[in-house]
Amino acid sequence: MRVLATEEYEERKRKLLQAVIHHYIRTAKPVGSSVLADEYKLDISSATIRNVLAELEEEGYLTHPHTSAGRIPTDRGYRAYVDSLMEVQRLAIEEEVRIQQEYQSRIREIQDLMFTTTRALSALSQFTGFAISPTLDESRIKHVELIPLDGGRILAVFVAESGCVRHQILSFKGVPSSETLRSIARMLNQRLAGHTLNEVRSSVMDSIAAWEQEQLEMMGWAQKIVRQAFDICDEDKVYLEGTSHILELPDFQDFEQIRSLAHLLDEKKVLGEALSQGMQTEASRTKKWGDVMVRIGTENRIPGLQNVSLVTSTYHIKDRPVGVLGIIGPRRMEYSKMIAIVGSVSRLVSKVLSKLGGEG
Amino acid sequence: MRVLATEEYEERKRKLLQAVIHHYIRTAKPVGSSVLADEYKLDISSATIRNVLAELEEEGYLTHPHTSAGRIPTDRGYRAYVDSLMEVQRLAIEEEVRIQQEYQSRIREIQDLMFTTTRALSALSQFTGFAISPTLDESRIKHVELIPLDGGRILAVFVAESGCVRHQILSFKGVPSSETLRSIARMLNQRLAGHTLNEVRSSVMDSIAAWEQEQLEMMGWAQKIVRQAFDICDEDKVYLEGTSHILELPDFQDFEQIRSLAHLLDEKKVLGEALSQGMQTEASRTKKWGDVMVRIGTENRIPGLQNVSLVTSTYHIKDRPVGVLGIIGPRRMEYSKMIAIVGSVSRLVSKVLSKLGGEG
DNA sequence: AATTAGCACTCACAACTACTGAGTGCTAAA
DNA sequence: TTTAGCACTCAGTAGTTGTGAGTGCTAATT
Repeated sequence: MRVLATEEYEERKRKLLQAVIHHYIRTAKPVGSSVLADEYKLDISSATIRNVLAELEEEGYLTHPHTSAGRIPTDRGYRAYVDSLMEVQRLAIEEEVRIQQEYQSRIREIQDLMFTTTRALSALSQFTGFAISPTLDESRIKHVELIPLDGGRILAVFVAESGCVRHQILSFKGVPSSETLRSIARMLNQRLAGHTLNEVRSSVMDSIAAWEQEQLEMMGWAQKIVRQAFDICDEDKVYLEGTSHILELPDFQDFEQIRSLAHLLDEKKVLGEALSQGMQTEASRTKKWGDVMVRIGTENRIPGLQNVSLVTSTYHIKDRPVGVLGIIGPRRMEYSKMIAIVGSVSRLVSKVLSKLGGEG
Repeated sequence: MRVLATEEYEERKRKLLQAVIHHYIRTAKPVGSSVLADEYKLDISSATIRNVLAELEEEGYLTHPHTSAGRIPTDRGYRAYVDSLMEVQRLAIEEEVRIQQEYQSRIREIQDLMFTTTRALSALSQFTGFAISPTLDESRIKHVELIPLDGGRILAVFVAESGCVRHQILSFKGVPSSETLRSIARMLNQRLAGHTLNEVRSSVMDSIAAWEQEQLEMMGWAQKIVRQAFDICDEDKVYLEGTSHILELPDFQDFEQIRSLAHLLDEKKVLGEALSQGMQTEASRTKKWGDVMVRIGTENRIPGLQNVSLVTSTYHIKDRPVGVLGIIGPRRMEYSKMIAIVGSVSRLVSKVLSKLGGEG
């Protein structure tokens, strides 16, 4: 029994844990003591290594799949690795350029951006990339346009200050004259511009009635229109790309694991909720790598995600956090690289989004 | 050796093929002669059945996985079954109602409709549902709206006669005055209304220059706007739902099969092309079940689809075919039920779409 | 001529056994 | 404190055998 833990000893232990994880990430096979002695020149024998490994296992950083197998990291091991053992990787310039290139193509719509982004994430990571489209609830309205269609329908177009556009068809029994409609539009522009969708939903709507009532009829319409147009909270749409990548991995040989994961990825709604959890709690996390956050295996509450790791990042429109993006991969991943990729993409998306909103 | 093929004999042979396929669809296990003798009261011995089965195998309708196994259908067998052996099933009323219910929720946008549709297809079939969004290229323009944004950008909104709306942000160096913009919009509405997007792209654009030139500046802008707005052919977007269902099936135990299929489903672009093939060739197919078309296993050219069957249908906007929807499932499926489901959904989608376009 | 009983034959699949080797934990020596 | 040495464990592989479902063929039967 060791009694005195010298600094040197602890240092070596860290090195060893790092070596095990590093090796396992590369090979996907349990790491034995002899391999460590051979490949990482630590100048200690495999026997000594075994002692240290046993200790690391006691402390919960490693496990055995079975008695006569090498060690593999536990979630706690990965966590230690990610938090302090891992060298933070800066993305190679060529890779940075490659990302930029993905965004060369026309991006005029949010959908294009989201699509390009998930594709990029998937391509760069070789795992599954995801992105949740921006919540517009906190976006300020810049412009409202009402276009009369036939059949008692009106097309409402909202332009947010962030540059996002949303259109929606409203339908009524009967329809105001196109003159009235223009007046309503003018009025709505005056009153709603600068307010967020949320504000409109919660408070502004009630106060419409209180606006000085130039024309009663018009007010009735305005109320109806606003009510219909704003009652839909835009469900955060989940973009996914590269789902099949996970089938290629030596992890996930177990059919049951794949099934539960595939199930979850199919249920976009649940998935969206699980993934956007990161956005709220994000502030409480370390900001070590920009806005990037890592959740490993069982650190996820959702059962289907307990066999994977998430590397996520919140992206912004003009410093306001609006959405989450990232990758879903096996626990055994090159965290430093993935963190770099996700961080880089996230910054880029924020930049593009802020630009999309106009120079203003 | 039989020399004389009596009508009665051929009839029995058909019945037998039908029985084999029917049984295999239910159990997913090779069907032996004794099971057939027992469960389908044909009043002939297993030995006789064996003779007939051997004959059916020679003719290419059945195979063995191995010597001592029962028979399973070949693609040709399934084809015969689908074409003439199968009883066409009418959907139970309750099921019909269930489909209708799926569409009760607000459907105001094409995306909503597509989403609901793939979900319905997947839920009803318990396989993977897909839909390709309508091609708007042949839709006639009903209305054009130009909304000035800041930063040299213009938001263009198109409303098609079919009721589909598309918006797009255009960006220029410098921007016309909002007065000019209004004039341009008025003019475009006059000139473009009633033309299809394709027409605008191919011919109308060239002739803009020839329009009587009230204001040269305006014409320059009009041309720029139309050019930017119409050069994007809207890539047919593929909606997929229920991908994970295929993992539950006893078919697709083979990892390699799943991987190739998953890969294909990931490549939305390729998949879209593969699936929309049905639309062109559809006219050449039998109209036996409305517009529903069945492609079994190797009848598909795309390698990744050669282990599955497609049941597809073209849907319409006011009698104009605009898109394809359907299901992807194992070859071993209840074709009659699937045909009924896909047909029913397709008709419903056509109806909703035509209504979405307005009463006009 | 068509059907059927009988039988030899085939072959996937499952269960069992034995072997191998990577890797461990422990002990005793350095 | 480190290391050499050694007994032990156990997943994975390969070889063995048995079993049974189902076939194809032949000869007897209707």
